[in-house]
Amino acid sequence: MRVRFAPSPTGFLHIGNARTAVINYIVSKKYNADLVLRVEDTDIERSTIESERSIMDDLRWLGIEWTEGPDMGGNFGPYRQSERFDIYAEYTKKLLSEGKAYHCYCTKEELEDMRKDSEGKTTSFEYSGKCRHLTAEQKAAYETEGRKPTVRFQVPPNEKIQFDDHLKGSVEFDSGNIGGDFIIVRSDGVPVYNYIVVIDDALMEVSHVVRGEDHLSNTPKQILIARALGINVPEYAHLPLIVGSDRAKLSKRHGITSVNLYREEGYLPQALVNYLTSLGWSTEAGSEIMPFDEMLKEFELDKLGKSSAIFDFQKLKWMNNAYIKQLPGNELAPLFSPYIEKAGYDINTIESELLNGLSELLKGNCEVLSDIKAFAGIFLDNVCKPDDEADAMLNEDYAVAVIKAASDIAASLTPENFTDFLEMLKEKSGQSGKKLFMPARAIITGRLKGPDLHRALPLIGLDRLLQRINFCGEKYAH
RNA sequence: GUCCCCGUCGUCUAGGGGUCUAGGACACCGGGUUUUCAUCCCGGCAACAGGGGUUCGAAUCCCCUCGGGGAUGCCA
Repeated sequence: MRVRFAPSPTGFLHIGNARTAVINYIVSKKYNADLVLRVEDTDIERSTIESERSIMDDLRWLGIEWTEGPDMGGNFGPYRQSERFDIYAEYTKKLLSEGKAYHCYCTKEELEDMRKDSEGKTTSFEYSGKCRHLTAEQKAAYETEGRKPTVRFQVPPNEKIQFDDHLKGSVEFDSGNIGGDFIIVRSDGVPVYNYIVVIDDALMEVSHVVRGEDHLSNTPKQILIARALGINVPEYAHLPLIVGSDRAKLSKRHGITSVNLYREEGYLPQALVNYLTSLGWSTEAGSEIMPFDEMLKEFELDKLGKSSAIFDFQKLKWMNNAYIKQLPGNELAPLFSPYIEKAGYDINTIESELLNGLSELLKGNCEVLSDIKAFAGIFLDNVCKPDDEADAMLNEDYAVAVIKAASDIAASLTPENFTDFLEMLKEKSGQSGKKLFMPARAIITGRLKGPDLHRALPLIGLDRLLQRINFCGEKYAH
């Protein structure tokens, strides 16, 4: 069994493609299949080597490993379509000589006109087959005009195209309504996706094509080409699309869609993979958080759902937080570090004990790693200036007693007893519960939300604690 | 328009003729634990798109309607 993932390097790895890649990877692991990475870079204007690199980078970040690809070679290379033009040319020659394809001299403008309906609106159309039977003279005339022909595949009439999709079941098309003869080689000589995908999958001996549902309508064209060429037709599994909240294909207006942005925001790859896999699939037990190994055990290609799924950012966040919480502080520390740096702290000056400790304490408050930016100051700043919420609260009557009490206690605080600060504060202020803790939280951390105060105190240290008490004592003295 | 795919709580899903007064998770709303926000625990809200069949019995099988999506490119 051999599967493939075939991105086109025209931008960052999209979340929908990432899902396709993940499923292919799972399939390859589950069924011990080869995973071919093929770069579909025939859109010369939009393809870039930078995109190719960043896509591979994102795939690796997700933990996806392929067994053949442009970066590592393999027995079925080359793995960039732009390096396989000679191969395609052979097949085109064959199709042309057998009368299964023909040169078409219609220009883009002419085709555009044909596409316009009686009301002048641009609609879809079926190519008339105008250039199917040009004489040598007609061709020569076009050539002297300077026209460069495209190559069209001649669609055989009245042919049933049926295949058993692993997800959709039996799907049937009629060659009469797939849009007529379609272009397989552009006028500049570059072949087109629908054409070469068939050749590559056959030559690379791909046994199972697992791809997005948006390709389902292309499949009959591809099968027709395979038949004409006498090459192998793979098995298919068309994955339902991931869509936005309006059920349209996921795009930028729905939120962030490129994987690198998820990485930057601090999503864990395991969480993203878990979430992506859970769209359209679940186990009998209904487990949500599933380690990859367990996912592999339970996974079955044919058991994936058939309907498209809305990408739920909220649930992804919840899941990401669950993954963050699973990690101990010392493993989290290096993950949090880049974000702490971004918040303006020099990571090298922070003792590892403090770093590990704050990571452990703060993990419950972070849905994404970058959330640490809002909390790191609790442990790293000398003074935590109360934010608006905290400020408003500290102006409440009940807060005054706590601020006062804190100032009174300050002088008696020692390195030995300062971790009992909250108990002392309770006694001195005569307050408890919310009315004790919320002002205390505001004084100590400058905000109303955050880690457990008892556990935070030892990490904050006596020195910082005193500075914060003094700051609030002065600020709210009135 | 045409062809193709899809249709269970707001969302992701379980279910594949009787065990379904339809289960779980996210979100939301209550309550509890925590001398504190959060966490955590408990509870609640909430769905078989509609209509016809088939059957003793339909969320489940069939048909139609409606709804959504995809394709219809010298993009992939």
